[in-house]
Amino acid sequence: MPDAAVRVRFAPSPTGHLHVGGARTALFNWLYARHHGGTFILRIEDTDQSRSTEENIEYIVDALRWLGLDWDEGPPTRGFRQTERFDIYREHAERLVRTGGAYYCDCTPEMLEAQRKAAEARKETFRYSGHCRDRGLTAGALRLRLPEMGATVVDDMIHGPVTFEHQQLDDWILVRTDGTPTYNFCVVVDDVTMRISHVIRGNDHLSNTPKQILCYEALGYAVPAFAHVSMILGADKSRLSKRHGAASVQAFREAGIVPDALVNYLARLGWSHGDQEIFTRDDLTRLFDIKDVASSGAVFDLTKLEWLNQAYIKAMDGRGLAALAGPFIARAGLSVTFDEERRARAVETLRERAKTLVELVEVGRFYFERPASFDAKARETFFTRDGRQRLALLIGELCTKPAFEAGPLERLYRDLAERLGVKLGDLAQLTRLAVTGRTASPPLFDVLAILGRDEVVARLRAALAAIGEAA
RNA sequence: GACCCCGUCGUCUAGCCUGGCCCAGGACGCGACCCUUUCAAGGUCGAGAUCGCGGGUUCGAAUCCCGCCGGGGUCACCA
Repeated sequence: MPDAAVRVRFAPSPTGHLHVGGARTALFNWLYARHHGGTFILRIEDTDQSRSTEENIEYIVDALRWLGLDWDEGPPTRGFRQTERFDIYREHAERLVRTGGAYYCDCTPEMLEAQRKAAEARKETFRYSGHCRDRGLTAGALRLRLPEMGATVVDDMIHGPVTFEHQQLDDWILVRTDGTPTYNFCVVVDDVTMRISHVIRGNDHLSNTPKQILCYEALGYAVPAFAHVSMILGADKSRLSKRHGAASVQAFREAGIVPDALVNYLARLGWSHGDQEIFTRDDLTRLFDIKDVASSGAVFDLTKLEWLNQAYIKAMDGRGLAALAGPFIARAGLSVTFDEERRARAVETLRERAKTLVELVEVGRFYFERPASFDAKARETFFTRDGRQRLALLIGELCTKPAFEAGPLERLYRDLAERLGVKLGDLAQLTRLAVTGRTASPPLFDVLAILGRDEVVARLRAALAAIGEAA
């Protein structure tokens, strides 16, 4: 049921790359918007100009695009970066001064710090005393005047009603003495002016929410609905951070995770739908409901992500997968001489053997270059005098046998094994070692067919020469 | 410290609202076996949670009530 009134936003601050926690918050917002036929907005919270960089904005935008989370409003359109909105904040601040919802305070940071220390010494929580509340000042820092009594209830879509006593809160600063607005004030003004209907964000903002709600009310605006999503945790159950290893979307991208797998994993982290594990984007937008998101934190499990990633890789068609693998092949310093069709076939033999695209290239390395060496242990068992004879025999057979396709090749090998009175494995492993340099590879006859007669024979000759050297 | 959130297999979770079908189901991972020219993939089976702890309420509690404990988050003229 489309609900055009649904307007949600993802509001990262560009002080670093996009983290998986942020990516999940973005995803939940996006899913909520798409499920309801609403609007998804991207807003850049760059009020902290010392820590925000253009480069980080690029990274975040890039990561969101890669994940396929498209926004309906936001950059590059102007007006979606906080640094472009100072006039709007000033306007709202002035309005609060006029209505008496806020007042100026000239307490110096030194004074406040002293009070904070004193409170700490008395083992109390520091709260601003309200010293300047009724002094009628016309300059200084601007503070929001909170009601002293009563409580504010955050009616959270995930947690249910959460009550905060006003006595726990204090008159917080909206605008600093130097005239710059604070983060919490910007957020309220932005959400109000962008007509955000549902604020879906990280759990770490839950404690700030009552302060913000009081600001909405002072401004005379309707309060949006809130949903506070739990945090993603590291193995030690503390909030996931760089400390726990690379956790940026960019890092997973470079590790060869495909976007659909990451989206699927992130969605399932804290959300579920019966016993289903794999969800297409259509499934997700159709089934996702913010109310079904778990309220407890979730540990990030790379192993499960990799399992999902393999499931996606496995389900992909050869051409599509080859295209995705392209950059990873290049990055490994390899080049492809195959035509597109053979490249697709090669990748198809690899796809159930790799958890990531990086692994896919590693496992299929032999397709792109001749083995630089042969597995030392296997060499001892296969590159023997018998091995030399068998290789010579195989070269002869492979040169004359007309059809170089998997079926006929297998028949050739089985016949030859029978003739020699050896097991198929003896011949197959010998060939595998000679052609790939390893003891493990995709099905041998597929590999031979894809490589082609000339290449296979050349590699067998090279192996024969290697045995010669050893003997 | 104060306030707030959270607490079911190692991990992600189902079940909790509307007590009994749950001596707790699925998935990842782990073990075994099957398949097999290797490695995977796939299939079958298995180990693994006294539902954070302690009290209640009830014929009956993972599910309702109370207390505690543990973990996390927030408390800036940071975002």
